[in-house]
Amino acid sequence: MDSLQKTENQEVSQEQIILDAASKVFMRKGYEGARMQEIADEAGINKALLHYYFRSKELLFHHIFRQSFRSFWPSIEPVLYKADSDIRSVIKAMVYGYANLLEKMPYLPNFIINEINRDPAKVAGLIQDAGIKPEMVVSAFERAMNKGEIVRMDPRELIVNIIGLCVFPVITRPLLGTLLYHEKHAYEQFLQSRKETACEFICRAVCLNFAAKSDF
Amino acid sequence: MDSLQKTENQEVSQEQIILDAASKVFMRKGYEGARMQEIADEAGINKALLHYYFRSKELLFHHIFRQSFRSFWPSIEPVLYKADSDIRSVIKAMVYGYANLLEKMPYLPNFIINEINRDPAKVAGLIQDAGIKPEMVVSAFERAMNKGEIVRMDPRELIVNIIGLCVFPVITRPLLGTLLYHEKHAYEQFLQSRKETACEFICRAVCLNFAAKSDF
DNA sequence: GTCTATAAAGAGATAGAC
DNA sequence: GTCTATCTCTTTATAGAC
Repeated sequence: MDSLQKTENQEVSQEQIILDAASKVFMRKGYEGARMQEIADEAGINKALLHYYFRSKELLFHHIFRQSFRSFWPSIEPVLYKADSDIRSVIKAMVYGYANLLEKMPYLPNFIINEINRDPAKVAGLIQDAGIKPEMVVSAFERAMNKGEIVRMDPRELIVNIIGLCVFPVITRPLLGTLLYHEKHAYEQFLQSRKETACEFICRAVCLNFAAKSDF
Repeated sequence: MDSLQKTENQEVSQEQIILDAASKVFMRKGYEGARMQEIADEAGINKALLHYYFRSKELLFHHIFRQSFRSFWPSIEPVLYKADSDIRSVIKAMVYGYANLLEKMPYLPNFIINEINRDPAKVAGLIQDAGIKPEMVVSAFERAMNKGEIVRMDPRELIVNIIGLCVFPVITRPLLGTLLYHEKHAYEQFLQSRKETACEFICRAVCLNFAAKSDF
């Protein structure tokens, strides 16, 4: 009773503070690289408390990973499902959606890729658990691609291409930043302007290059 | 003296066997996830021998990582440097070059990305050490892009896009295979046909869509 | 609920026989 | 060069006081 009140009076629960700290550390270091001590430090509490709340590193990690996994699949912007959306709007929504997500969580893609590599078998369960319905996104693309004179291609491949073009420059930032742009700032600038240029690149690739460019 | 002869008589040196085993394990599990015991098992030898040959896990890892790092930057197909290569040939060489590399070493990109995330500061040293000259590739692209009526874009961005389109579907295979293609085989087939479709996608994006398609 | 102290297991590294 | 046995340190996890 007393403990319940205590929890309610806090702005954020101790549990949430731990989850935030764990998320930060796991995302950055991965499961193997993360240390319970570092998570405790980040949360400003004692190591033993982590076990009190989440029993084991494995369980704490699962909490983080499941909730991270949900955010990676496009949280299905309304525009995707408007029946009359054209492919240009759909592409734009997708690119900007990912760009915004990645600004907030740049380590998310790598985090997910690594964990799925560590245990590929659990992918199916994760998808089900997260309530992800890929068919809806695919069919939204299919519908939009059937309007206008668009090049014929598998909508799934277009989706892979879009996500890849958004994600790749972010996860390779330290490498390509130095390799091609020589300094951090130039690459950050590139990532900024890229929202537009990626849209243009993709639209041209689906043969929309001669449509109005003004709305970019 | 005796030991030297012994080494020469072997088809592959013990050192090379260890390097191969270590490469396999490190690529798959990363530095943190790899275990010296697993490397020893993979090499069919004892754990202590690893230390005899390479002193520490850290040093062994560095050997592997440096040599891996070299192979990631396009090993600069001759076609890139032929003065009269058109952009279509350059794109094709790049895409097929990476496709072949990734067939042999599918875990390479993730391996490199992870390690560079673990210690971004060392990128510059690695590039220098590997003797990578990005300017040569960039200028090869620039030259090729100045022929024909190509859309104006930063050659570096085109390079990022090409590599991303090649790499992303491979490193997300377990995820996207299940999510979009529902079975392993369908995704493998997609990756096969993708060599061509990726070329087409990119060429269209640089406005080569109306040029002859027959040579694909 | 939160802490300190400590147990238990894991993993890298070394010693020393052969 | 190669092995077995062992040391040492790190890290997860628990016990128990408050």
